[in-house]
Amino acid sequence: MKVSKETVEQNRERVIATAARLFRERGIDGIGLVDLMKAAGLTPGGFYRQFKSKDDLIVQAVKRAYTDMSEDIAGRIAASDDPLETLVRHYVSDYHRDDPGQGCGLAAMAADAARHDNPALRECFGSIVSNYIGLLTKLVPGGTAKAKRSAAISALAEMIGSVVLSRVVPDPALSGEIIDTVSNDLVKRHAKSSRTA
Amino acid sequence: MKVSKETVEQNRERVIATAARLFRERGIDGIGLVDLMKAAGLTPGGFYRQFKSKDDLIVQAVKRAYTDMSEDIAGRIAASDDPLETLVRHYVSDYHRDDPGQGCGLAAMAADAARHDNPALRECFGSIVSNYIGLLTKLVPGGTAKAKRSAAISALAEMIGSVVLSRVVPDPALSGEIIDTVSNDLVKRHAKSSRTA
DNA sequence: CCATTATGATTACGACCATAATCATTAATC
DNA sequence: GATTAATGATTATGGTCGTAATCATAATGG
Repeated sequence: MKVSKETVEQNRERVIATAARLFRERGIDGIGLVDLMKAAGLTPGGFYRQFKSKDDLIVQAVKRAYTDMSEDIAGRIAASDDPLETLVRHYVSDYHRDDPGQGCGLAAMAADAARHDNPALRECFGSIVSNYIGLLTKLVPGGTAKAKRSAAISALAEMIGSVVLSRVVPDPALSGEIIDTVSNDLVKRHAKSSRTA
Repeated sequence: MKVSKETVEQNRERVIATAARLFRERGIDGIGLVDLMKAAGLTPGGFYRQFKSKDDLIVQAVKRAYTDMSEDIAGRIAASDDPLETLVRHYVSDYHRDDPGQGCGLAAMAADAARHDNPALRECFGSIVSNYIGLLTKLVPGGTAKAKRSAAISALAEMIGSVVLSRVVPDPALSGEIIDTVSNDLVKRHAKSSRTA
């Protein structure tokens, strides 16, 4: 059943994209290779021809999830006159809460990944965290470089924590309150011109 | 192999305590009933005599994890003259980061639980989040009740996010920076007498 | 145009999963 | 002290897991 080179590449892309979505939706260990390949429109047959192991795919899927999210954010930021508010409102939102499969890999998979001892995977998450901190450091207003980095780290933690919390809380009112409170709090605290609300 | 009533209760307690630890360490789906019972010093035989299902045990273990953590915190707070700082320094710490098995169930299991459709489990996490918010609302200084609740929600999100992030980052320097930055930031922002650092 | 080679479908493996029935043992009860 | 009832050890079941070998197919390289 040999297929053309471009088909091979398309299949490979589709498997990675599918994995990036399903790992975020169901957890890294929440989806098996058989179902994953099936969701990508293939049988599990050729998996180990394309990937060294499931751990190998996990790393590539995590990277893909990040680059997709990253490009989306970059686009929104470029088109905005208040990049930080744009980022916060996009990240800490009910849309993001309700669609983990297209959302941030940190909120969706960090707790899972922390339990994996795969060094490549952990290293990958390390870079992602660094990149997020770097992005936020650039967007956070005023102060010394050190103060900006601190504010960025705190903001990132608060953003991720709010999404994780909002996803586990079943009461829509409380879940929504968490989203609204944190997004408003972050926007206010880092307001463009440091007016005090 | 019938045993005395007190032995039964001891066994049951041990299973729940073991589950509360292992679910936090390995994830809710990261430990099977056979290994779990073995870790509790039993065989899987009598499991379904004591628990309706694994989901049933999960709920009880999550509750146990919370009450244990909650009592520990209550004790520390009662013995402190700055309860909020005590709580923050205890929660956002390298000890907590490195010992998820005895730590906060939200940081360890919320992402897992959000993917389970077990209503009892979700409801359980809902109450836990509410309780944490209630506790923090009492500890946060000054302002209106509404402002205090908002500050509490933001603080909880930041605390949980920081622990999740610090656990997944493999570089000890960055992981420690996250812990230090967030704990200092929270303590400063909610300083007892609202001095501006 | 033929030989080579890469692709993915099929099938299989051993391990583990949650769940459950069977059964020897012994505490509780009368 | 004999009967009853409950506990947990053993064993089984159907399913899924990651991994891998086998093999028909067809695109590629000469």
